[in-house]
Amino acid sequence: MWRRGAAPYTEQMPSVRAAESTSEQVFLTLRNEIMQGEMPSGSRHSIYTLADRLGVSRTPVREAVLRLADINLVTIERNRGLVVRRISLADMESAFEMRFLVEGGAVSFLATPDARDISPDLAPHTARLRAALDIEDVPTFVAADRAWHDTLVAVMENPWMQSQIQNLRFATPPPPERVQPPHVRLGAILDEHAAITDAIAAGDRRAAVDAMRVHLRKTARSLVPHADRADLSDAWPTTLARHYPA
Amino acid sequence: MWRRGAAPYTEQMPSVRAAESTSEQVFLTLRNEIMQGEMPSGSRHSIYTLADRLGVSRTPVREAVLRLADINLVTIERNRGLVVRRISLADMESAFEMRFLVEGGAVSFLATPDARDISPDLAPHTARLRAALDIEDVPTFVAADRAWHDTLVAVMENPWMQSQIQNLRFATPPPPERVQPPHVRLGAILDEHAAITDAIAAGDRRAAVDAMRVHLRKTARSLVPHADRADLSDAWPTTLARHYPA
DNA sequence: TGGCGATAAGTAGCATGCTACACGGTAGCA
DNA sequence: TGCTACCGTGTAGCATGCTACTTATCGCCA
Repeated sequence: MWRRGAAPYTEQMPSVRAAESTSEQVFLTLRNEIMQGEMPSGSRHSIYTLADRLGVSRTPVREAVLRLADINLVTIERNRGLVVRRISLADMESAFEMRFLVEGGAVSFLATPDARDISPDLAPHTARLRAALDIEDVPTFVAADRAWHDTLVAVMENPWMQSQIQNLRFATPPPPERVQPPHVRLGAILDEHAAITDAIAAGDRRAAVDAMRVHLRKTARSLVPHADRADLSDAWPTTLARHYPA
Repeated sequence: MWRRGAAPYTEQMPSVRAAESTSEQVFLTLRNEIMQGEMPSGSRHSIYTLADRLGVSRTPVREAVLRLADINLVTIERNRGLVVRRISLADMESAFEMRFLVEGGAVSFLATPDARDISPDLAPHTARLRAALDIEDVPTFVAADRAWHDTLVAVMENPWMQSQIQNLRFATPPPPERVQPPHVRLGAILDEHAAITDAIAAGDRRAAVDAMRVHLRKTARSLVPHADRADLSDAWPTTLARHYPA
């Protein structure tokens, strides 16, 4: 918790826990490996094998695994090892619902005349997004998008919101490296961001929250693997579809 | 994380971590001691002394302390021990802002015709609140109030919301045992709850969110020690005061 | 052939040994 | 008297020993 700052998926995240500690390094390594699919969903592991593979003792590995269990990335089975948790559609719906509550709350608060102007904070990330879109550099675009959202939450200066957003990022699958064709979804993202910031600038809370809801809903749908799309109802994620800007 | 169910402050909270594990027991014990003031804000401790006092080895104590640091109840200083964190007005404001986002989101979602009727879920807790008010049993009232809020969030069936609410509960000081006079604030709480549930039943999202905001704002102010009230502006908590139901 | 019990391997969880480091106090010197 | 260097105490963090338990495998018996 209490991590700050924006970084691409594979970067490290600061923490009150000493960044140089073995335990923290192992936590970050394992979390990335899970996100990158190097430790696939459903695969079994043990503290022993992980410690051996990473070249450290069991203690820091155990501490890292306990944290992974806390953020629901793995499940620990006593005397049986640990299993990388599968991400169900319901999990994704829960995560995006929570993201909507946090980020929707942020834009709702920011869309008032007496709130600080966040344009200067977001400008560099928007520029980076545009540049990445031009050359269809998906990884850079994804990193900049993450920074954009992190910044939006960061201006609220609420550590609970920030840490929750960080944890939620790892509760959904990473965006695919290769989008076909990239500029379609990527361009749409820029438009959706613009709708959010325009509504904030106009001081229209309802429009800002609604724009955020639309953005998150489309993002959620884009993260569901194509193979599963057939099972996806038009209303999914259902709760997000129902969450009107209050 | 992923804890469920309602319980009074001093009760234990289920967890995916085996409830019978030493580590979990130590975590719950220390958390309660911090909440009860037996480990005062600012006090220093060490893994050694805590392990000795609790009659267990250092390992489970260390794991528990790391979790306490994760939910911001203590800060760990390398080679120096751990310090029980002081709760500032800003901390309380952050915590209640987050509570508003989660619980406000819950009532907003529930205040729709197609959402399930939550009256049956809340009824027993409301009855318990009334009974406790009649005999001015503050501890029972507090426990029932907690159960009421937990139930409200639980019907959303979103583990992120539930775990966040549980953590937030320990980020603010516990309500004082002796309220003077009890029936004033306690009676007001019942009225505020009724305003929330009435708005939900009427399907009025805006009114429901606003009622929740008012309730949380008054609760936040009631938890600030009387000694500090003089420093409290009328608008505190500021962000909550500005968070209109969009 | 089918079922069942003993056994061995593998695991999480707890206890404890070990190391580097932060800090306070004190002695020695200017 | 004031300052500095050193040293002892206490600490977090990592490594490793140990135990109880789960599970799979294999051999034995009906």
